[in-house]
Amino acid sequence: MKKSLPTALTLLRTHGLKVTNIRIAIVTLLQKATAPRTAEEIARQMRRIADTATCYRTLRTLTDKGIVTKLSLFEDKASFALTDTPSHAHYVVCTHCQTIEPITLCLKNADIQALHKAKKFTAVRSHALSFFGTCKKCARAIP
Amino acid sequence: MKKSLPTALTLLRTHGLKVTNIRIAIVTLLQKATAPRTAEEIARQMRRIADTATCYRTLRTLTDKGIVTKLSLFEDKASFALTDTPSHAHYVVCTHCQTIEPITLCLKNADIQALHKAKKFTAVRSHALSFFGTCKKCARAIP
DNA sequence: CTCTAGATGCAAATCATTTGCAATAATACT
DNA sequence: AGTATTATTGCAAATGATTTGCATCTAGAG
Repeated sequence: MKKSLPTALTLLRTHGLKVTNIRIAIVTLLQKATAPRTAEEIARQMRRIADTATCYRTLRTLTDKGIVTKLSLFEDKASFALTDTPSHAHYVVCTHCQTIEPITLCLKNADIQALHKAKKFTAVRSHALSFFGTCKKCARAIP
Repeated sequence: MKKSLPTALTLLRTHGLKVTNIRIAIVTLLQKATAPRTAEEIARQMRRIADTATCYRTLRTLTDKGIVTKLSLFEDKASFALTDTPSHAHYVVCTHCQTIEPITLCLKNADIQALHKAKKFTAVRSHALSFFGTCKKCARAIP
């Protein structure tokens, strides 16, 4: 039997955050999402519930607490995904339609360890691995 | 004996670009750089030679031609590096002082091939791999 | 040397994101 | 439950990176 994820509510409480509508709504949205969402997409979907500034502030709070992770999949805008979604750590991005597809491929731990030792860094906290290309759908549509 | 890199001049001519002062200057700057430079840094260093808008336009042109590569190493601003610097394809970024250090670690070709086949993508054109952490210098300076 | 498409400077526009401030609501405490 | 305390929100204005309109200029073809 699969262990169910903590509800948005418990997630917020566990991290000592006040429980508010937007926080619940954003966490829930990201829990349901199969790929990261841009801040703008999230703000747009929350229009009825909260102001854009509030969405950005909420995303920042959730990121600071480690509940969600901020990604730079597009040059100019940030994307967000639930942190505890290990299989979605990396992505393939279609540079035409901007579709994001999670991939499971990751670096070997050995490689990462080697990196930690070799370089002038004491703590390598995270890494980002993204692929950019054209999805089949777009490939067909483009001349 | 090491094969010398093409001069900025030839690089521009080879790609059918008009030769102008800023183009020469920016390509030369990136040839000398040991790590990527942000657009803002580049614009600042070019202040005497050209307007900020012109720098951005030049960086775009050079990127379109494939002479330089645009990177998203920081959340909010773009960085640029010469494309033909294979050993500098990936980086470790200190999230405190924003120092960028090139690394040689890369993905196994086998992994990339597997990715190409497994996913809904026809052409995976590029990938980005960056590590984020704290460099020793900052680690010492921070409480 | 002249002509023309492309390149540049300057100022204003745009886009994503942040911030100041007064009003409001979520928890802690009685 | 009722209230005090402090974080959270909405709104408008600010910010910072990057882009664009337009008139002017210049590299390179002929």
